[in-house]
Amino acid sequence: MIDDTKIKSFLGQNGISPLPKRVKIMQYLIEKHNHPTVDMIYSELLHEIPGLSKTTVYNTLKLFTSKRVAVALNIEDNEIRYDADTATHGHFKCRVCDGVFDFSLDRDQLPEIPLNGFSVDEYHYYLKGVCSSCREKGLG
Amino acid sequence: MIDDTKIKSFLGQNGISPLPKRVKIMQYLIEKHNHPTVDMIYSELLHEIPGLSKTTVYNTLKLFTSKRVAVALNIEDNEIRYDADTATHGHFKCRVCDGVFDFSLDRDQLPEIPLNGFSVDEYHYYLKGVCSSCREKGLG
DNA sequence: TCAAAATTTGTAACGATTACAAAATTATGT
DNA sequence: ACATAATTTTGTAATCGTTACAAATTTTGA
Ligand SMILES: [Mn+2]
Ligand SMILES: [Mn+2]
Ligand SMILES: [Zn+2]
Ligand SMILES: [Zn+2]
Repeated sequence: MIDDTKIKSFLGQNGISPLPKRVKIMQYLIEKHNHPTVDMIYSELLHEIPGLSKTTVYNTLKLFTSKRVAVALNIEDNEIRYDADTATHGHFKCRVCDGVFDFSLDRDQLPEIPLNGFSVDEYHYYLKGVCSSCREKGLG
Repeated sequence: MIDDTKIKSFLGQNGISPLPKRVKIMQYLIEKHNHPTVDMIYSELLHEIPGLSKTTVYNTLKLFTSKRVAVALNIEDNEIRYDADTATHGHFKCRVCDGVFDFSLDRDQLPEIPLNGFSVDEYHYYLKGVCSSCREKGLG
């Protein structure tokens, strides 16, 4: 369980007024760090925040990504997943259980772009396959 | 301009009956290699193939990706782009002109996943930023 | 040539996201 | 604390890309 106060000041420092629902959503992203979709956030927080609107979740995530306190992952075509870890790291999506796993990765492990004059502000590296747990079960 | 016959035999070799519209769509992907969306393919080929249905473009691309003669790119959340180059290579998406650029990349330049027991079957590496041409124009 | 199989088409359905205006909440100045 | 202005949230409708589906067309191959 993370301290509310930490999240509030973190949001404030990033130009986001730390309204209660925003704090809860950021807290959810940080604590679960499960790369949730909007629907996952909405349906799970609905218990904790009765009357929460899905539009608010959309608005908040749009705000978070524009302020760079969260990153949108486009691994699959039919869903956007969100991550409060904005440092460069790799992702693995299991095509059996649909889980998204993090793995550590330094920026300098990734190849530089061999094109002159291009400025890069986002690096995305993700893999698809079958995770160890699903393989042990004989799936995939 | 690529020879029809080459494309027909290529499709045939990959278990795809080389029907005229499929040949045209594959030819479009190969010749333009512009990572088009379904809409781009549809609206541009409509001139050449009157009466073409967008559903056919969807069906054909689904077939192509399932037979692994094309790859779907999920760089942006609201559009799928298609690539007839199925070899491992990197992509750069310019957030000013929306262009998608290729860059070469060997599989062994990409970091291995530091997780035990995971089996990987797809590698995706893409960057976002501003391309040289847009930077020269002072944009971004 | 002819019937069976596969493909294409057009339309409707679907699901995720966005637009928008009214209601509620929060911030500001007194 | 109060009034007021600004911001945020809500609920619904609209939008957009994609998929489902059945009828029409084309292809296959005996
Ligand atoms: Mn992550
Ligand atoms: Mn490419
Ligand atoms: Zn798994
Ligand atoms: Zn550009």
